[in-house]
Amino acid sequence: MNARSPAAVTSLVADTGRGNEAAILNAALDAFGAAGFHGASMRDVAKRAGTSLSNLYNYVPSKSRLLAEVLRRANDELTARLRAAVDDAGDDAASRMREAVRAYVRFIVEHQVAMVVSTNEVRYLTGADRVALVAERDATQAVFEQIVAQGVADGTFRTPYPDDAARTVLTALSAVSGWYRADGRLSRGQLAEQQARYALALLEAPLPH
Amino acid sequence: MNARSPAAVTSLVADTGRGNEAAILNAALDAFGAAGFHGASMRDVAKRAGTSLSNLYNYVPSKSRLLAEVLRRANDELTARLRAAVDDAGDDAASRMREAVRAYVRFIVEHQVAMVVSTNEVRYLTGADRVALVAERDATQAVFEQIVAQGVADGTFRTPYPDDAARTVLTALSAVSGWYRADGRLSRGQLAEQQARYALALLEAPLPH
DNA sequence: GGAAGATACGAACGATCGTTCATCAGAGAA
DNA sequence: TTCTCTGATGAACGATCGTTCGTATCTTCC
Repeated sequence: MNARSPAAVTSLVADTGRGNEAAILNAALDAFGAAGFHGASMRDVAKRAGTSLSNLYNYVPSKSRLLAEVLRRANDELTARLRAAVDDAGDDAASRMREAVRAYVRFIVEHQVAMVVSTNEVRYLTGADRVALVAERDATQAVFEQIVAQGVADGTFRTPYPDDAARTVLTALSAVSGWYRADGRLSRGQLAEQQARYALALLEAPLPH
Repeated sequence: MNARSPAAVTSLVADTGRGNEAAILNAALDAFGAAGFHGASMRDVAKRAGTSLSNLYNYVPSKSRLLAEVLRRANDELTARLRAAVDDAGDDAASRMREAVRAYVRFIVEHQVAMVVSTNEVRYLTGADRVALVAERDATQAVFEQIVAQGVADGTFRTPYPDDAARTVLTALSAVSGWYRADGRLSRGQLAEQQARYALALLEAPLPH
């Protein structure tokens, strides 16, 4: 398997040991990704999951809770990968940022639909589900914010606008899920390198020429 | 009016001289922006426009054509502003990029909802409407691509990844519509300066310290 | 064997959807 | 005045929506 072979694109939700639960959650991701939250019907989800409409309600109390559940799982997986990548990186801000970006790109490549849904359908969450996911998302963003803060403190990042830099890097990264294609011009590794360079450049870190 | 006063937020569609046409198109923008294309109903649009449901169909043949029409008008306005800004700028790539970013930010500030709808609902266009808008959007992107190409050619922009740079700058810019608030920390001018600096830094242009 | 719980299904509910229709008021040309 | 065109309306159509219900089939444990 060389750098251009497709990554192992697995389903976001592995078997949960409970009937059709994993199939239903993964089907919901696909359906919401293909048609959007309001554009996809519970009947669509059931069809993709290979089960009946009414059976969905043995696992999820409502359509909006179904969205909340898949978004929570996607963000959990992303955050776990980011933390692991940052922990495994060196101590300096630049290499931490580089590894965080690489982990983010890997997640997009392997779970593109999950990232598309996360990016586009969060706005349809309401009430407690929205509050909970916004909090989780803030925690994800905090990973990047801490790296930026570290780099700014030690002089590695010289951007005069550090306050919004982490968010800007994150939005550019999440947007990759909107245009990435497995057969695109860049390999996965090249894509990760590109995005890391964009991020470090935006932060005004020293870069090799 | 100082830099922190709210910009003149006018409706995207001025009076067209045809009955309730402008009110309907602007109402559609608001409705799609608030609930998304599939989440907003034609009854919502009619209510916002202050007219009856059936009257919408005297102006637009279908809901999807209504979306196409407002997206087209939004993109037309944005492209016109970008071209004018670039034409008024100096001849060097850096100042052209700076002015293009400033014009983009101004458009977001004055027509935030239009930008939100443009960013989030394009995917629901189908058939010829989709083809037409993608072509218009490519033309908009080409404005930035030409600036990047010029800067790379004359050595102003030293990014090793120029091919995707314009798109990355554009996605970061359009994402501003998702979080901009008129009462935010930065004034409009500061926001434009910030985004311009992010863009030039990402392109690895020389920056004042 | 039989009670209990988990998993599954088809049918149906009321609500809302996009769209169509018949009709009407008013303005302007003949 | 009469005809015509534009703009506007409420009622209704068939389709689809999210959700509920009654019931049937398994598995598990006593």
